[in-house]
Amino acid sequence: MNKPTTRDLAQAAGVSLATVDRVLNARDGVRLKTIERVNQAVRDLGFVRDISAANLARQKEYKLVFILPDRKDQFIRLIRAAVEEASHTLVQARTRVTVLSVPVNDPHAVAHILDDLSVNDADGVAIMAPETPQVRDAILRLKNKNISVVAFVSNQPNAGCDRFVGINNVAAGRTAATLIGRFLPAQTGDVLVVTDTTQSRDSLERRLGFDQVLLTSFPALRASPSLETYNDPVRTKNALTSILNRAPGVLAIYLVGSDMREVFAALENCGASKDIIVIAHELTSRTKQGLRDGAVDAVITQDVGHLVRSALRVLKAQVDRASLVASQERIRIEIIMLENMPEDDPVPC
Amino acid sequence: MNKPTTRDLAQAAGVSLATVDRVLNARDGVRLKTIERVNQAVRDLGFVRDISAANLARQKEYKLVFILPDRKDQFIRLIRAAVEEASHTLVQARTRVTVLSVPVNDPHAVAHILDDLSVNDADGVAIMAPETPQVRDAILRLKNKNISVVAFVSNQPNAGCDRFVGINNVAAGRTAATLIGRFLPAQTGDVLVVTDTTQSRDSLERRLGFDQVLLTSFPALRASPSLETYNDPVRTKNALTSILNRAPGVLAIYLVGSDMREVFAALENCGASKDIIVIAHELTSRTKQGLRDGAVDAVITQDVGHLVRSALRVLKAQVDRASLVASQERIRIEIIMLENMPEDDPVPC
DNA sequence: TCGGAAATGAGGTGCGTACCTCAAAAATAC
DNA sequence: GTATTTTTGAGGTACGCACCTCATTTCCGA
Repeated sequence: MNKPTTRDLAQAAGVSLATVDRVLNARDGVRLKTIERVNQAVRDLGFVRDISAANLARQKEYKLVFILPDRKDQFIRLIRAAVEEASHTLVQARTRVTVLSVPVNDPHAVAHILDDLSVNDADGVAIMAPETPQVRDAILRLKNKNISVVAFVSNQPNAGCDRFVGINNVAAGRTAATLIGRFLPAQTGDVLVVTDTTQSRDSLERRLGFDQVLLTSFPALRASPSLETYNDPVRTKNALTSILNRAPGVLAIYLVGSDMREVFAALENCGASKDIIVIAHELTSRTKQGLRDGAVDAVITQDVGHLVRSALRVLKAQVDRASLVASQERIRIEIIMLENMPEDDPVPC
Repeated sequence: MNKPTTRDLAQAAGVSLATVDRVLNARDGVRLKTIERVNQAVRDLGFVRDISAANLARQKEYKLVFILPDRKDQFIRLIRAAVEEASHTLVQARTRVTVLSVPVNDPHAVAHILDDLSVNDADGVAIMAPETPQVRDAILRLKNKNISVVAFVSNQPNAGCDRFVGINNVAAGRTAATLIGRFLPAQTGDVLVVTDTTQSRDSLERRLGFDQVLLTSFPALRASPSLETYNDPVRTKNALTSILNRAPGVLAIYLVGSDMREVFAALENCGASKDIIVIAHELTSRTKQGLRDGAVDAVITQDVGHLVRSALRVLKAQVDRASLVASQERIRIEIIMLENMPEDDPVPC
C-alpha cells in the first residue's frame, strides 16, 4: 500500500525502467502501444511522480524573477519585503528568486529589460507594470522563449500571460463605494475621489466599479471627477483645502491609489473633519496609522505575502506543468477596519 | 558558487561526513569543540540542508490528524472539503492526513479518541473541540507522547497546545458590532443577538467583543440577551417571530454561531424586513445566498482553506522543528459583502 | 527472407542526505 | 604508562528519480 515508484510501474506495465523513464519524460523512441501500457499502469497504480526526488535527480533550480516598479512607496516596499521573506524560505526548495526594479513609466525601458531575460536567467517572471503595447509585446516574446509569465497586481489582459495574480479592481472599487454608501445612509452630498494617476488600468477599474455602485445603489451621493495628486505635496494640499472648504461639503473621500502620502499629509494639515468617511487602499503602516487615529474608516487591501507566494506557486506549477489548488490562488479583496486589523505580534496559543 | 552540500561542510570543518551527519542530526558522541567547528562551517558556507533530499533519504512520512466535530453543518463540511483537497495535493509531499469525527459534546468520548492515538498513528494533531477539562488533559497526554497538537478554530488556552490556528473571536465580535454600528449611524434601537449555544468559548468571546464595542462606541444601540436556537427550527421560528413583531422593532441581528440554518429559515418565513441589518459568521453557501438576496449585509469569516493549510504547515514545522513564515500563519478576520464576495469560477488572466 | 531501422532492456551513475557498521584514533581515567 | 572509554573516520547502502550507453530484440518494408 506504499506509494508506487517507477519500479512498480515498470513491473505493472511489463516493461523496463528505461522505458518507463522514456514515457514519463516524454522522450521518443517508444511505440504508441507501449506508451499506452505505461500510462495505464500509471492510472492503475495511482502513480504520482515524486517531484522532490525528480528535482534532486535533475539538479533543477527554479529561477523566478519579479519585475517591480522602482518606486519607493510603502506598498512596493511591502512587496519587496514579502519577496525577500519568501525567497529566504525557498532557498531550501531549489528556488532562486530575484527582483528587478524597472522604471514602469518608461514602457520601452521595461520592454528592454524583459527582452534581456533569457531562459538561462529565468524559468518564470512575475511582472507588475502598467499595460502598454511595448510591455505587452515584450511579454509575448518572453513566452516565445518558453518563459512563464504572470501579471502581478496589475493585470495585462492582452499580453497572453499565463495568469493574473491580483484582485479584481472593479470589484474593489465596488466594495469601496458600498462601504461609503452604507456608512452614510440616507445622506445627500459629495464624495471626493483622489488618485495618484488616472493613467493606470488599476485606477480606472477601481473608479469604474466605484461609479457603478454609487450611481445605482446610492444616487444621493455624487462622486467628483478624480483629483490627481501627481505625487506633488503642495499641489495636493492646495487642491484638497479648496475642495474641503467649499459648501455643502464633502461627506466621504475615496483614495484610489496605493501611494497617497501627500493626501494624508494634506488632510492632516487642512484639519479635515473626522466626520468625513475615508476609504483607502492597501494596508501599509500609513493606512494602519490612519485606522488607529480615526482618519481612515476602512482599508481595502490584498494580502501582500499571499500575493507573492501565490505568484511563486503559480510560476513553479507552470514550470512543472503541475496543477494548483484553485482556491489557494484566489487573492481576496479584504476589508480592514480598526477592529479586524491584523496585529503585528505573533499568534499566541 | 553552488549550494554547499554536506561534503563541502565536512571539508570546510576538517571532519568526516559521518561527523557532519552526527552534528546536523544532533546525534551524540561528538565533542563540543567539534560540534562548534561544524556549526561554524555551516555559518561560513551558508549551508542549508536540502529538505527534499533529506526527506527522500529519511523515508519519512508525516502523519497528521484532524479531529473534527461529527456535526454536519456547512462550516464543518467546508472544513472537511478543504482537508480533503489539501491532503490530495500533499500526497507528493510524503504527508498523510486523516480526519477523525468526534462527538464534541461528549468530552469523555473526545478524550478517549485522543488517548487512543499513538505516535504510530500521528506525528501531529489539529483538534477542533470545545475546551473542557477532559479534552485539556487528553491533549496534555498527547503532548507527553511527543505528538504535536494545535488548537483548530476553537482555542484551547490551557491545554498547552503548540499553537492556535484560528481567529481572535473577541476581535471578530468587535468587528461585527462595528459594522452594525456604522451601518446604523445615529439610530436608537435594539440589536438581536442569536447563537446556537452560549456554551462554547467561541460564542462567548464573540459576544464579549460585540458588547465591548456596542457599549462604548454605539450606546444608542442596545443588544439583547443571546437568543439560543438549540438547533430547533420550531422553537427558533416562534422566538424570532415574537421578537420581531414587538415594538419598536429590531434594527439589526447578529448571528454569532456558524450553523444558523434555522434562523435563516425562520427569518424568511416570518418575512423580516430587509431594512434590518444582518451580520453572520462564516462564508458558506447559505450565507452567500443571504448576501446575494440581500438578507445578509455582511459576513465575517475566516478562510477555510487557509485554516487547514496553516494547521498542516504548523504541525509539519513542529515535527521538523523548523520555523515558519509568521505572516503566512496569521488567520485573517475577513469581512465579506456582496461586492467582494469571492467568485466560484477560477481566476482568468 | 533478410536488412535496416526502430523499440526495448539491462545496467550504470549521480543528485544530497540519512543511517549504519566497524575499525582506528584520540582523549580520559587509573 | 596502560587500560578504558569516547570520538572520529572510512565506507557502504538506500531513497526515487533522471539520464546515459550499449547491447539486444522486435518490427517493418522491400
